[in-house]
Amino acid sequence: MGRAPCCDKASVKKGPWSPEEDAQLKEYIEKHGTGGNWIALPPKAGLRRCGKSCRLRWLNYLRPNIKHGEFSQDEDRIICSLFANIGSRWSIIAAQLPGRTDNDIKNYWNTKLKKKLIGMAPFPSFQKRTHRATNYPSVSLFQTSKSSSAYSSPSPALPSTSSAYNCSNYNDLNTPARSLTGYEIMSIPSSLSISTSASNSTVLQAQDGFVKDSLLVFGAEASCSSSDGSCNNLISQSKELECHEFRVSNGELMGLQSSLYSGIDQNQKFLSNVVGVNGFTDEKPNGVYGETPLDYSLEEIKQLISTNICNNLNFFVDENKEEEKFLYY
DNA sequence: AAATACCCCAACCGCCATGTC
DNA sequence: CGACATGGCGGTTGGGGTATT
Repeated sequence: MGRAPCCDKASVKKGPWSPEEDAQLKEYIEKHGTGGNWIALPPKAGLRRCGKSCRLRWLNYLRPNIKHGEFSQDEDRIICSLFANIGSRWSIIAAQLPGRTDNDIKNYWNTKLKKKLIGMAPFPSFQKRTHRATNYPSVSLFQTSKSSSAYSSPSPALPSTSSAYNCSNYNDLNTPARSLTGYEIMSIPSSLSISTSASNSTVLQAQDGFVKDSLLVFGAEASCSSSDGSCNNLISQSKELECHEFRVSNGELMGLQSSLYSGIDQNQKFLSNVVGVNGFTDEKPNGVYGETPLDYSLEEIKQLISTNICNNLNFFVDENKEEEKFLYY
């Protein structure tokens, strides 16, 4: 026996909301508030709608300061950054984009942004593959999924690592090491250096002159969506941080895969915190990340990371599809 | 001009978390 | 402590609009 429905489905109206219904709901909530009980609201407001439907309509469309229309590059960047770190937690992502709703962001991601990213992906690892890629630096862009077959049953080609810090000597650039957290760790030979290009893209540069943009950049400007402008101070800190994302281990430069670090915005702080959770915190100056732009405390973020870090991404490759087996080669 | 394919997005569905009794 | 009600969320659907054939 299933759960009791939240309302009498036979007597409630479904489908698109009419302007009259919108006005009715808006007027009622503006006068009386929601009363903390959506189920009880429709009859009080004179609506033949399910309470959940009213809630959704209010949250996604009627409440004040809802922003519709084109997403900015900043917003794109924030969405991608957060998706890369916490996956499809649309409500959390929406909380970082004032005026945007989770539904909006979800739709935008599913219909446009994902395709946009696929189109601009610089590496085979970022795109769906139909063949085994060779001769690319292992800078595939996003986290891996612990639930994926490749992770749960590591290929013999993949070195087993117990942490981000003891994996070294992986000269095979096609073989990313992996931390237990689900981050991919990339091993970068000491012949390569890392710098930030004029366009804020992090660049791998080899002594022999080989230069490869390693990271995807969402917009070239270090712009800021902060309303109070406080993020301006973060620019230098963020650039400094980029250096902290790499460390030398056994003569090799080890880097935490940080495809989205090229973006410099409030969200950058979030990402920094995320990485800090994984062990880099001790190298960061105290207090730099004391303020999180999120409504979540650091502890809550840690919780989020620990519970979700392994459950996201591979968003271009369905876990059950054939292509995924190539993802880490 | 008609038929078909494709895209977008508002809305729904159902599961899970949380609060209350 | 368990049952129930409700809120919140992410996944999915379906209808309308647009593009293509």
